Amino acid sequence: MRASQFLIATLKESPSDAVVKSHQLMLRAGMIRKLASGLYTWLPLGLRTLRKVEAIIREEMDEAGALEVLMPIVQPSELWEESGRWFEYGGELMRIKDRHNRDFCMGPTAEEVITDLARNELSSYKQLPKNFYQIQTKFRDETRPRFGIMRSREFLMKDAYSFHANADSLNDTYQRMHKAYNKIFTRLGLDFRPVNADSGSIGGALSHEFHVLASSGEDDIAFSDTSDYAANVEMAEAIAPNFERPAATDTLTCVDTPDQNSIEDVSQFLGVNSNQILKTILVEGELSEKEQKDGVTAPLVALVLRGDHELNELKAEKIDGIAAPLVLASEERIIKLLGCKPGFVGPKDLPIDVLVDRSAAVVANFVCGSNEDDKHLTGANWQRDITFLHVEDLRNVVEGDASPDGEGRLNIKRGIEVGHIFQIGDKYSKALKATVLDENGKAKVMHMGCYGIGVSRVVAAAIEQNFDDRGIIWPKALAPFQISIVQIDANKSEEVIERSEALYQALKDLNVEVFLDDRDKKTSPGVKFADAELMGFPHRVVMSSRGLKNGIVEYKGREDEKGDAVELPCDDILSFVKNKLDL
RNA sequence: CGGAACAUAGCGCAGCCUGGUAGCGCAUCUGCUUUGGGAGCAGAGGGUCGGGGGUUCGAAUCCCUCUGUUCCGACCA
Repeated sequence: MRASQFLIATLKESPSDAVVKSHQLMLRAGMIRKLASGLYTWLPLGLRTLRKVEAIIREEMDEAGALEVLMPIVQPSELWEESGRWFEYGGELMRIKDRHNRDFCMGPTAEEVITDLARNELSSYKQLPKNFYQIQTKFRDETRPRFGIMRSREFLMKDAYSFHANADSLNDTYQRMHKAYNKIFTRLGLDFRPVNADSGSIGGALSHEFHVLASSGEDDIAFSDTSDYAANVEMAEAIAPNFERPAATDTLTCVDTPDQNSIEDVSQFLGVNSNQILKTILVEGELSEKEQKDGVTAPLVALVLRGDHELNELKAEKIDGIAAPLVLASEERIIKLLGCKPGFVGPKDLPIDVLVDRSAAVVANFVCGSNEDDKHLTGANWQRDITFLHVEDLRNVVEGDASPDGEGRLNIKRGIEVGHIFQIGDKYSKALKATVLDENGKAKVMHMGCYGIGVSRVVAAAIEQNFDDRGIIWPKALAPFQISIVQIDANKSEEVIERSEALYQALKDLNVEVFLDDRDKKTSPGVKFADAELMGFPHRVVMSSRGLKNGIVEYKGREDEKGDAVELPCDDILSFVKNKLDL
């Protein structure tokens, strides 16, 4: 490609509404332009990268035995009513009407359509398993689109759906997809983790999210430093400490702590580390449907955690006897029950159920609330001073916790979800009556698996992991062009033109994606260098009259430092570059 | 959906408080000069100051309203 014929849409300054690096750089490099909130046009440069992601995904899906299809973006409401999601899905489902006033939606996903296809086309167990995929635009009317292409309303997604005669077959394909995803993200050059996304409880359908590690991610991922365990922070189990509670040595004392009603306050006021302070959080208990109808007031339940730990609401909700969704007790109820403000609640002699976090249960000689305003207890000890019955996992894991699989310690990093695979079982096939005949000629509902990759999001995620102050540094697999040839002094040196054109042609003949910066003399060398670096081409060759006079051309890799360019005899450049490109 | 902010040339911004000629940098166009890190000089074009309404002799500026955009949170995965 010649720069003179391409659309170079680079920006010196980044638009003020872009806050994350990938968004800024995609705008600055001229990859995308915003049309409206959450809607973007892909410019020629950006589209080249998007197509590369697609191509890699397509190759690996084909390799893994999946069959490509292409389903409509616009889907009839009938199918969604059949699955029940026309009513369940909520505002994210963009509903539209045609000229006959019939209801349709812009597909946010395609379970309904593919299941409809499967029930019509598949009739025998002998045809199974089958795995269909498509790479198609999806539309989700996000409440808050943000970060450019990272969370947009219209986006490109690879979605695959597999159909099976039994759970074993589903499991096989699931494992196969898991492997294919690992291969895809490895080929894309990304630092990623497959994250266990199942509930951990019995009966939870198997599911993994694939996260690219990047500080701008929206999810916290906990992963072991020695094993391949990884989970969402909310999902990761905080295992019980492997030591016994130290002996009680201090005397239980009630001390004045006027107005010290947060852990931080108390910690400073008493000079005690927050991990020696226990906090007590009161939440509402669970009611049966009948009790709710009868207007019964829910009992309160006390949750006790170490001061430096955070309550995990998901874990709390799952415990029998605790309301889901979690409801914190109001200040009035606490005052009514205990006669003190929330900041001074403690576990001693509570008239309600007390659940103690695993880590809090092994603290000795701790500080806690006294259930009396402006007073705390110090030197408190379990069983000697305060009894409890239940120990539960109530907290979020923190960096350095033991990995739940027993190997290594947990690291916590932000992740961008780029892929998600899950076994959905018969939810859609049952609702849509997608059956095949089994060996006995009996209709059986098919089992289903579902596998997604955010294709456009992958592009943004790749940039989040690969940039410097000069711009994007593309992994080779994603670079829109592999190499740029920069002409300098072309207007006064025939040799610059001849040499650069010759190299350009030679590389093109080798099917190398080469970018020749042949912009005229109004474009200064600095501009050409800056653009090539911003757009992130992995390799750069500079041809100038100055260098050619001495028979020299210059090569520099995008990852190299500014001063690291190497000078080469100009006759050697082709073989040098071929070597760099692994040709 | 709750909270907050912003909207002035293609992009980045000033002007608004204290009402009175719409400005700066980059980009664009023309001419000359220049060519190894976002060139110089000279000139030019480009704005119903987001829309509507109000106050006023007079509104980018003050008030009301609508729309759009962004940020934080909730939701989603």
